Amino acid sequence: MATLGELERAVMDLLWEQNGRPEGENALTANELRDSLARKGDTTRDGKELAVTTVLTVLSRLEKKSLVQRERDIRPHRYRAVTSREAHTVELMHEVLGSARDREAVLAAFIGSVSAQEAEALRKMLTA
Amino acid sequence: MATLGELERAVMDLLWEQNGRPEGENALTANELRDSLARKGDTTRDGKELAVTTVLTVLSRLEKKSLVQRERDIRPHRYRAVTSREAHTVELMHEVLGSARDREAVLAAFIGSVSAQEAEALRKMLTA
DNA sequence: ACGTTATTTCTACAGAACGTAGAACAAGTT
DNA sequence: AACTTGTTCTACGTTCTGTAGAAATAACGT
Repeated sequence: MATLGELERAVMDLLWEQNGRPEGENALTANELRDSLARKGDTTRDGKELAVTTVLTVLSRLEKKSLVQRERDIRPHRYRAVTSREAHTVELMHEVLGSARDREAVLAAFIGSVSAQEAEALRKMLTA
Repeated sequence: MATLGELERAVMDLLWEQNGRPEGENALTANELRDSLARKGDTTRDGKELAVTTVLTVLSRLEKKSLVQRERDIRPHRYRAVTSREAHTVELMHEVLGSARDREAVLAAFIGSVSAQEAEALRKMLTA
């Protein structure tokens, strides 16, 4: 499965945060990412400054996984997430669901396992 | 994430197939598993006979992951899946969902991405 | 055009997870 | 006790991820 590593995940989170920002502002450079990672260190990562090359390596891997797209024409390359966080999550859910024999059985069990509020929200979405 | 390897997955599939079978028949031995794996080789795995120790290693690892439970008191130990395939799939879906910021947004996107039939099935489940 | 600086690509290595299985050990059989 | 069958230990190769130095490349200033 396309399960991300810790750092890969942290990078994607930062890129996803840029989603919705206007064209040209929704892409970050490796340096910007490294700085953000260091700053956000308190929660997600330890406050350690990573080498830029580390971030670049991760970005290359994410690009290979088609999760990230980069602008190669400008010099400090800029990276952006290819899909939204939600789209990605949905994709993963489908991947999981795809490994089931009886999809409807899984969906039924899933429905039974979400909170009442979420079930209600789902009901509204489906009956709308 | 608790994503399984190829062989681990194949073993779990065989154990899950035993689900629903009466008590005492729903558990397999390492040898039985190895034979089944060799037989089912055409599709899932290559027809290669694995060493029993290989199967045992995998079973130990699955046990450590709490996916498999074994009867140690009888001599050829017997292994059974702890949960159903569906339950496990649902667990994974929740794991995925848990990594989202806006759960409802993901659920909405998810709903929009399933087939019409499945959406209908879901609607019935929720309005029942 | 040339040296300096910023950026990217290559190469590398360590640690974890997984597939794979031999060697050693344990338990039951004759 | 010797033999047979099953289990545990140990180990190695591969792949994935975190991490980064060395080398190549492009841009900048003079």
